[in-house]
Amino acid sequence: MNKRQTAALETKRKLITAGLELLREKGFDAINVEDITQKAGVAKGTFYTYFKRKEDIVLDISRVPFSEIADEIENMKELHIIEKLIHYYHRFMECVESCGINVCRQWTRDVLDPNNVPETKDGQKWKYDYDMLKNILDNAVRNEELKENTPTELLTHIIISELYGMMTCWCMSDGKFEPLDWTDKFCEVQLKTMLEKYIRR
Amino acid sequence: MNKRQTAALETKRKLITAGLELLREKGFDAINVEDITQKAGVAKGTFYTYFKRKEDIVLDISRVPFSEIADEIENMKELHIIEKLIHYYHRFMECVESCGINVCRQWTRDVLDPNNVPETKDGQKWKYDYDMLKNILDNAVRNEELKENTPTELLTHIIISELYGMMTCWCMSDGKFEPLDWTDKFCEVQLKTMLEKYIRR
Amino acid sequence: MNKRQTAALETKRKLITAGLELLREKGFDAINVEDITQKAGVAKGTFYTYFKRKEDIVLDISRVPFSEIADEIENMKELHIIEKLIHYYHRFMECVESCGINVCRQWTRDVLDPNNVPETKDGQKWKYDYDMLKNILDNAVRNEELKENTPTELLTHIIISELYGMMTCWCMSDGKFEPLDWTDKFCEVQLKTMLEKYIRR
Amino acid sequence: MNKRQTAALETKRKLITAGLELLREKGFDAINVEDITQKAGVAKGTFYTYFKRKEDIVLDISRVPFSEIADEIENMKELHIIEKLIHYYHRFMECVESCGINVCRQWTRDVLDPNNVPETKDGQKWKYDYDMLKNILDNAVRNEELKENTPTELLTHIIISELYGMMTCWCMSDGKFEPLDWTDKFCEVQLKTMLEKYIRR
DNA sequence: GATGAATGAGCATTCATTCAT
DNA sequence: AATGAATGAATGCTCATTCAT
Repeated sequence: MNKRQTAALETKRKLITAGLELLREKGFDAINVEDITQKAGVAKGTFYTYFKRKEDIVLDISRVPFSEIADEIENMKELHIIEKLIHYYHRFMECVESCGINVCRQWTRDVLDPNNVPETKDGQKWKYDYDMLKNILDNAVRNEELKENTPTELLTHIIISELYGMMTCWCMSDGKFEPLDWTDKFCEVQLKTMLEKYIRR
Repeated sequence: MNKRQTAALETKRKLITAGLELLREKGFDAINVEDITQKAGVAKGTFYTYFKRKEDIVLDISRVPFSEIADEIENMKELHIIEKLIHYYHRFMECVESCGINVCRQWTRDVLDPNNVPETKDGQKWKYDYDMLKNILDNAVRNEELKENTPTELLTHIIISELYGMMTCWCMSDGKFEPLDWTDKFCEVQLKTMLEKYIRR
Repeated sequence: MNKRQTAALETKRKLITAGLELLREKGFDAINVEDITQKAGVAKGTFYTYFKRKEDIVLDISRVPFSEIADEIENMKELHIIEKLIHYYHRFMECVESCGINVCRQWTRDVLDPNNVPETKDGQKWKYDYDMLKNILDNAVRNEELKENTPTELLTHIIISELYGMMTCWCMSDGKFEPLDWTDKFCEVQLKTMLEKYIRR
Repeated sequence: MNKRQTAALETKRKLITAGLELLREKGFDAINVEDITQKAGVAKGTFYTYFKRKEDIVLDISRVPFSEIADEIENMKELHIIEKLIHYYHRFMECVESCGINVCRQWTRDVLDPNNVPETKDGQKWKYDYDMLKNILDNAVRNEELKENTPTELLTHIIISELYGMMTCWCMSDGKFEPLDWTDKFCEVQLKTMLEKYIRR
């Protein structure tokens, strides 16, 4: 990577950092492109070198924390499926919380209509999460942790809905509950019960 | 109610109907106040006789179907708590589906930040749903359908998250699955299992 | 017409007047919508109450002088066809000259692609002129001023091309020749010769 | 010419070719410098190695076909002046047609104001055509094909107006008539008649 | 000669909202 | 209650052009 490419990457990073901070602080609608570029110390037009539309930066902002979850689960081969899932719940909501409520809101607004989200797989985060989780469950069936007849598709659907639902409710309640506390309770009362009958001993 | 009041009500109804149709068709951001008034056959300014801000019409649009669920459950005294909840799940998603994906999206976007939706209690639909559902569960404890130690708050939270999550996922998937089919499966695999240990026999 | 409608008409007139003056002075590309509204003494947004796009005002500016030619010819029943046509040539170029070179240029640029010119017949000024002129010639055939076999369609085409061509050349030469002088010479040397053999005596 | 010069010429050729294609397809305003460079397979900045401003490429594009007409007429010494002129009409419209309607439009828009097209003589294409044509007529006077008193200036003016007018009308009609067919009729009915009285026998 | 990141002026356009009628 | 002309703030976005590499 030559000097120019490095500089370009650095510029993009500055924009994302500035955008993240502003978004956290004020929310998407309350900031404009110029606010971001000003904070990043670049020209207004430079924004459009890296993002096609104002909204697109949100995807990049939120991609950072989420993208790591998949890898983590991969590297937990020794753990039981239940523990993997608990970890998944936990990390998902941790990311949600660390992004902050405004970023979450805008991200949700954006991806609510996948047609708004151009080209990338990121527009399909839902699908991505779904596939990843289903894969984890299917592997557990293959590893004989879960019974043959486990409805992995349905379980995946339920879990994803619950996570996205918790996030949505958190935004709607204006952050009135602690995501991580509730996540733990959800796992205890719901996740474990639901999986119990599919666990192989 | 005199003639004038009737006419006024009729005008409001026309606005809501027009707004609903447009919202379904195009989504909130793609329409403006004039679109609505034009379709309703009234002048632009008339909109502001009935709604303080553009967003406010969405609340009126979405209130219609949802507000009926509460009453229905009220009138099902003879049913078992499980059946009431199944009915709740079912009706909720029925409303979601009948509103259409664009209305759902916009409604979600709006209420995602309750600070945007002031003055009306409907801006707190989440809270309203929550309270109503918790009430149903608490009643079931009082009626001795559920055990004394049932964590009604947690169960309510889980159910609401699941419903809102299913709705969110439906929007994100661009309507790729059938809400009602999945709802039924959710009830079967998840709801029933989760409640089982709290049921009094 | 009530007070409000009168006021609206007045506003539009102010915009057209302001636009005409600025256009004459500086040319289309050198002025922006705000210049026009400022000169007209109205708010920027008001421009868009009357014109869908910046370009559209040019059509209204130029329509004024041209639209009268048709009526004039109508009211010259006693004149010979040759004299009518000479009058037509003359008046056309008079309008061109009185509009000024910048208005002409922009008008030509606009209508050069009829797909740019929305809805109205005015976008089809060429067609309008053509039809009107052909009508004059056809009437002359009917009145037995011109012979039965006169190729009115072709003659119309030639005349219209010549007029639009003279206008185009005038713009291209940056106003280096006097439109009216040349028009008279055109009529003398070309128009008369061309028509001669179709004149009935 | 060394290797580097050859490569440079090749790059310029690629840009012109790409520009021509895009211009035909979409028209000048609808394309930007990046479209052209992308299609040509070079970097954006390279454009400015060869053209001072975006508009300048149009001149290079349109120069190609037109510039040949002059030479052709030169090499037709044995033909009669009438036939030369007919050839001129024909070739002019052939060029117009082969350039395509969008290129014609843009070219017309550009040269409509010669102040926009400085530095090159081609900005004065009108003048160039005029001079060339006048030269042909003057030669015909000198060769005693035309009478001494032929108003060559006026005839040139008429012919040029007619050709540019036909082109303008063709654009305005959105290509609704066949330029070449009409050109032939024009020559037959108008050009020949007009010249007749100046022909020496 | 070629590159492509950076620039930043420039502007059309939208539209929620107001208010005199 | 209804109207619809007027408002004017607000801003996303384009893109020709420059210049360090």
